[in-house]
Amino acid sequence: MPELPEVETVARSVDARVRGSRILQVWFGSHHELFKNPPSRQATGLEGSVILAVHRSGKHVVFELGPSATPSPATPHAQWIVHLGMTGQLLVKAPDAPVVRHTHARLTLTGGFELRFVDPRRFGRLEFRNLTRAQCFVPPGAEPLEIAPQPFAALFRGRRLAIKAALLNQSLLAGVGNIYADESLFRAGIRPTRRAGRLTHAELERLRLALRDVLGHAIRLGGSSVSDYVDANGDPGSFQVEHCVYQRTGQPCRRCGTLIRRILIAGRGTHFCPRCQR
DNA sequence: CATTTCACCTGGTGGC
DNA sequence: TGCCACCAGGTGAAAT
Repeated sequence: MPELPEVETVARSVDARVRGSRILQVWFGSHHELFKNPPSRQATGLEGSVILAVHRSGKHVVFELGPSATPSPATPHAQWIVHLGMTGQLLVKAPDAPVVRHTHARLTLTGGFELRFVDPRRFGRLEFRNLTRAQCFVPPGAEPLEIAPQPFAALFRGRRLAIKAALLNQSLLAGVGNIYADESLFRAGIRPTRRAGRLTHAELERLRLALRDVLGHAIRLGGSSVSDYVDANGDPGSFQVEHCVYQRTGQPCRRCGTLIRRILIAGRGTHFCPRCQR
């Protein structure tokens, strides 16, 4: 489900519902592979904390936690970091709402709400970080909405792998996944098989701007709901109706009518227009 | 080191 | 209806 626009939408919708709430009680399921540190320790850290804010970093949802909401130098003392994997959902529900299959976490909050983490495939990850003597969470890759032309070009210099594979590498750019790699390469007119280090300055700048435009447009439409992605309120996004190539194999290109092709790059389905993308 | 492949999971779809 | 192959928004370990 979740690439940058979907994670941004989830973080914003969770923030709007839970900011300022205190976590009263935490329940975790028994699938321990979801937990980057022990669930008992995470629960101990979460219980009693106040959610100061919720935001996105790369593909991670970051909860900023504090001991209380009111004191103005509200410096966070801990973070709870949620990665949604392929099928993860963060939902805000009434405590008596039916608990669906594959619910792995329930956080009881003040104000009569519950935050739930649901993830059928269990590729998601939950991590608690105490910040009293430590480092806050920063993903290794650059933010594609903020990076300037020179550092963007430098990411790909000398690399022999396909540009599509490079875009999926989270330690280069954080937040781009399969949908938005394909859509951005289409808008930039670049074939996904091109070697990253072989792109011209002009092509790299087209790609940087295409990423910015596509991701920004997708955020405004609440992300792409291909199968089961929804925000904290259970609402789907609508950017999927704007897709030009992703999962449009065999359908006519919206720009030139040529049939969209699907190939494999780095083991991922890759969609492109053989005429518009050189 | 850079790059590729594969395993990790459940569930939906389409062919037979 | 059932069975099977294949596909899916991601990542990190192992292999090359």
